[in-house]
Amino acid sequence: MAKQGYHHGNLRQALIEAALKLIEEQGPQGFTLSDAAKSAGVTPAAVYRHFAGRDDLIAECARQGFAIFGDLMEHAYNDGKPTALRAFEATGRAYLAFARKFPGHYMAMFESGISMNADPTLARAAERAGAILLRAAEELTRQLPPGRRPPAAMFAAHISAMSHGVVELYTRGTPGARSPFPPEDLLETGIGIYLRGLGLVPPDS
Amino acid sequence: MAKQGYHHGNLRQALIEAALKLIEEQGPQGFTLSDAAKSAGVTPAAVYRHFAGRDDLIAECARQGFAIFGDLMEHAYNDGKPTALRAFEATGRAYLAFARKFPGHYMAMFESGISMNADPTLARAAERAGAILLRAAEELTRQLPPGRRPPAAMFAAHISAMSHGVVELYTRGTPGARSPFPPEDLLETGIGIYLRGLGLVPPDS
DNA sequence: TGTACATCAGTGAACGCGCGTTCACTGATGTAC
DNA sequence: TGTACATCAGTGAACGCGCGTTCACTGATGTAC
Repeated sequence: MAKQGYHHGNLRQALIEAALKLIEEQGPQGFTLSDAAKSAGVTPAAVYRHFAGRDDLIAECARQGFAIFGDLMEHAYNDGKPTALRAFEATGRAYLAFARKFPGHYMAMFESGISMNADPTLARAAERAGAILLRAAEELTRQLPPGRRPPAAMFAAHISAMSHGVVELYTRGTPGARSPFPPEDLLETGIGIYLRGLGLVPPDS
Repeated sequence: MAKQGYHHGNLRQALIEAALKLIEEQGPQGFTLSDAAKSAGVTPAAVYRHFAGRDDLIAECARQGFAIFGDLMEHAYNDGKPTALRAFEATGRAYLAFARKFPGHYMAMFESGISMNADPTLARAAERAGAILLRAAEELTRQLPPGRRPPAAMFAAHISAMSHGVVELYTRGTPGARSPFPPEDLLETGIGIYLRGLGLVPPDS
């Protein structure tokens, strides 16, 4: 796909992919503009033809990550079909699937310390992904009697927190206790118990 | 407390405190040995009288963090008094309280990318803190009929994930959506719903 | 109490390194005639 | 089809910087006599 010779052909995307790989391997802070250039077979200066600098390259990784993330979430939600509950559960699984399949993107998005406010397009991409989960939560809480219906934003925040926590603590080798359970099971059961607590799932299932 | 003049008096602890402050302000990766030395009013070379190097300084921050964390958790758990449930809830609150009160420590522990395996004392400190939560989970699951009793390790992992997720996503200003709920409320309600899902809390409360 | 000396915490200069970024340039490409 | 030229993606050398780390040193402290 990349042309040989003096002109690269699609250096911009090649740099992004190189950056993602490096971020995945060494973390978003260990990532180096010079290394990314080298990986793409190019001089560090060439990067500046396509990006404003190091931060811009990371931001673009995050931006693409949020786009993919949003797509996956949307696809998993599938407009609430077949049922609000099933769609919601699929969304939760999509969260973890994304983190596992696109670790570089995930790290660029959540661990690079990038400032959302600095880049409106980045903020918008992040918002979109969040909105899907929020909508899934809203649909689902409709099934509850108004009296015991939690705010959808809080519901969504709980699920985000649990999902993110599972990714950070049990998906990588890094921190202390690697649990004896696969992260997928951990998240599935965790969300299941939580939904039961809300009365959205029968007590015995 | 620190002596004036050529000899510092307690440079070791002063360096740790300077490092913690810098980590809190700039993240564990932005942290610089030279800056920590400067903060403590000392030449970078002086650090090497007390630490093997930069990584060792961070590791010590994490080690002290796990010690404090363990103490707080143990104190909150209070041997399961007055009830297993109350003690468990207090432990969850202690998690978040620690993260808020000791952000530098928390970051050194969970975000510095330090390798637990490299330092056995660090691994032991981390294990101790984890063991307290595990014990709290074990005590509490005893109240459930054996048939619907989840493995305590899984229970503990769920709580860890939710707690860590709340800290990472809603305690700092960094990532996209800052929720409209205080992190303390978020965690309290989240754990509450989860416990209800397990049947450990009555459905109406 | 006073002096000599061992200890060792901190100095200051220096190092090699790799980073992000800049700049004038050069070579490949594609278009106009 | 062939030539002249504009465009611009990538080069390569250089920069200033701040980092972690080293080393021979020096000055303060406390102890032995």
